[in-house]
Amino acid sequence: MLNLKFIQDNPELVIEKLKRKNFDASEIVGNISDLYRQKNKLQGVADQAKAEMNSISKEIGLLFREGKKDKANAAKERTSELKENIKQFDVDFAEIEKNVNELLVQLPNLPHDSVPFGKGEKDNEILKTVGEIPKLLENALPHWELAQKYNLIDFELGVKLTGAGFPVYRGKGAQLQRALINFFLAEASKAGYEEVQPPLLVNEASGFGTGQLPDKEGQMYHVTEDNLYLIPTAEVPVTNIYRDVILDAKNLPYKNTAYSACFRREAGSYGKDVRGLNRLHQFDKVEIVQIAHPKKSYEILDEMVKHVTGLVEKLELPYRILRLCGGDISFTAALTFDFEVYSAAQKKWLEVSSVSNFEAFQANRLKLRFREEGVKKPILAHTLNGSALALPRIVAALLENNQTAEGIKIPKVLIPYTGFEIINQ
RNA sequence: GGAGAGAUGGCAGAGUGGUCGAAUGCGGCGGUCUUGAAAACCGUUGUACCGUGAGGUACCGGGGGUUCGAAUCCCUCUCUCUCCGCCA
Repeated sequence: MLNLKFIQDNPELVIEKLKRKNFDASEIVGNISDLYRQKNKLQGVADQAKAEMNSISKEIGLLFREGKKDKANAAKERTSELKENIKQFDVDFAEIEKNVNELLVQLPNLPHDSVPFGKGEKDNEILKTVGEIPKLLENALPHWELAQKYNLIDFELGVKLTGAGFPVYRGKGAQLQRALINFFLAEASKAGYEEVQPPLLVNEASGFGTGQLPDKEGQMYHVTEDNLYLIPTAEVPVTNIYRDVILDAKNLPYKNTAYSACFRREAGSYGKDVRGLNRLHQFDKVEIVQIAHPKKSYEILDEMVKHVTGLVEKLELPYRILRLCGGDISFTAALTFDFEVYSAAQKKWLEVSSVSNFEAFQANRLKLRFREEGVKKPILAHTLNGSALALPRIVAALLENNQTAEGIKIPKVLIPYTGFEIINQ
């Protein structure tokens, strides 16, 4: 959520910047401005009335103690009108505040100046493409057929147990999953991220804090009985660790990594793009999160991009890095880099990571601040996160790209984690 | 699922109708002392909003009520803890 005062002081700037996200903010900003003025005006008179009320009450207290009952009772009579007014002020004030908040949560984060203009996927800027596209054998198989051939993943069994999009990994398929998770966590730890194991269900406040609620509840599975949500990413619980806290500037940045299962309803998606591992309702992911000083957050974003780059390179996967355009970037992000790996049998680029700087947008919702030496008022921190990495599409690319006549070769870095070098019969 | 207890500042913990934004202790910060440190002593130490400022207002889990006045009384919701039951 954008800062109210900032909008009030820079309405034109907000409207201008949001054009890059193809968002016309003029009406909302105008309404916010009007409401804000009403709110301040009302607070002025309301506070004055309350101040008067407080002083009369104090006076009455004193009079009673002195035994001057008549005077006290006379004073009481003056309060009834004041009381009515205050009541009305409070009702009006709450109403205005509610309206302001409803408008505020509708405004997306301001995009960074480097975000390209654009409507959708095809307008994303390809920053670099690295690695050789492997030349596969004539009879190369897509990963869902490889998975079946080597008994790695059972999609039908998942349908039986749960439904489409909930595959069962088994044998070396399951071991490969575990190996990847361990590899990613080890790399994150090496890079200084503290590992956490968060809950997989979160409450409403957490969903609001990172921006999934109120608008995107359709994306999450909702346990209505207890009003809890299955996390769509570990970003939600991990970032919410820092909800309602004031950190010490000298401890910044805070770095956390977490492995978690992720759950996405992804309502309405179907067709050939969802074959195999390309799009699932439940998948595994290792996430990295940083809480940063505003002056350092873009430096840190680069650092996180480098970390993810290291992962795909170690896995020897051809990849490319995209700078998301205004039409494709999320509601909450200011700048996002996507990583895609090439899945050679499908002949497709698959998104495996999204690394974003949210600046103070989430922090404002989270009330996540830090205290700087010599500055009285706490300052909103910047939050960043990235997938490092999401498993299914990595698995898809690994299976497809590394298939040979002898079987599927495991990349060197993973062998210590899998305990095997090849997947064959 | 059953029974009971509780929710107060970074933490611990007082406070049962007015002078309480809130005692006290710990922690934090600043200082005195010291070659340095510890100890001791002194001072300081919440957040948000409004106001150029002086200052004002709100906040003792959330919401509502009683009252001139509520951390304190009443209602309600949520959460936490303890015991019992069940259970990885």
